[in-house]
Amino acid sequence: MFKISTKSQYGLRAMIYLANCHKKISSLKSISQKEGISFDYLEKIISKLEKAGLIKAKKGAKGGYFLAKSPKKIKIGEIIRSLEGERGLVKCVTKKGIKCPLEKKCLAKNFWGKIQESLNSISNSITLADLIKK
Amino acid sequence: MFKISTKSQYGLRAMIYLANCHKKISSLKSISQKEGISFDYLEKIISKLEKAGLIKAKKGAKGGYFLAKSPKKIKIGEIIRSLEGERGLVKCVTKKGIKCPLEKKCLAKNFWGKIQESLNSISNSITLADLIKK
DNA sequence: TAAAAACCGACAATTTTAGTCGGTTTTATT
DNA sequence: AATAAAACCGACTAAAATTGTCGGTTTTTA
Repeated sequence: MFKISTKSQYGLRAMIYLANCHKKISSLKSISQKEGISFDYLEKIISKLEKAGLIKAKKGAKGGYFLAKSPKKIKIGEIIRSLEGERGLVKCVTKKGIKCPLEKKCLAKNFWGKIQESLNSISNSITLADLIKK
Repeated sequence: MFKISTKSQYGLRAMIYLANCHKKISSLKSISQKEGISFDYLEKIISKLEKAGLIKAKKGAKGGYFLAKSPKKIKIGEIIRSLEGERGLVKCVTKKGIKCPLEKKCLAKNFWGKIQESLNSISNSITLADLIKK
């Protein structure tokens, strides 16, 4: 019905993995092996998380990744956004040439808006820390 | 960040259109023109809605589509499900061969579960009637 | 009997997702 | 200084899903 990409799923799992490591540095290899995620693909995901400032890297032998800040300070929404981009749930779709006649008061849009709000609200109120404490 | 397919967007708009017609029969052509949606594509969407029992058709000249029941009785969730299928938000993804070591207590899964619940709850509590009354 | 409509299945184009690969740079260790 | 382990990077490819298109068949009204 609704669907979330493996990119986000992998990304969240990697973040949880790092959060459970308490600052200890982890190589991509170890994460990918423990989580059963393709090394090469995970690399691209991790790279986005890094660029978003959620994790940091140390290069060279014995290098690896670690969280850039405390799990308490990392909202799940940030993680997803950094992977999927900012695009909203819907962008109005109409055959080009035809302007949506309703535009300002589109009833469908109202509904999607509610869904969007709820998703934002949940994912911005839950932090990594919330997920790892039982 | 999250995304909804145009299929669902078109489908919802078509349903709203029909709901606003109060039982009056509408041809596919008229819906597609008024909403600016490709005739051929809309046909496939409408067909799913029909098979799901949400709308009914009358064949032949002067034929067309109309809601199978009162807008009050049609949940938005039903509409979306009939178009997108029942598949959940996530299915556990792991390289095959590797069983997810956590399975029962996967922390990521907990989160997706919450999101899923919220989506279900919203879309099953709002009806077509709610959308069209202002 | 002609036209308007729903109905149906096969196909095609486009986009997105998921993944691979080959290399470069950096750093710790020997 | 040399080697190996790691991050880093961009180009490419493969597969899947989405978004359509098309040609025909059936049904019904006028």
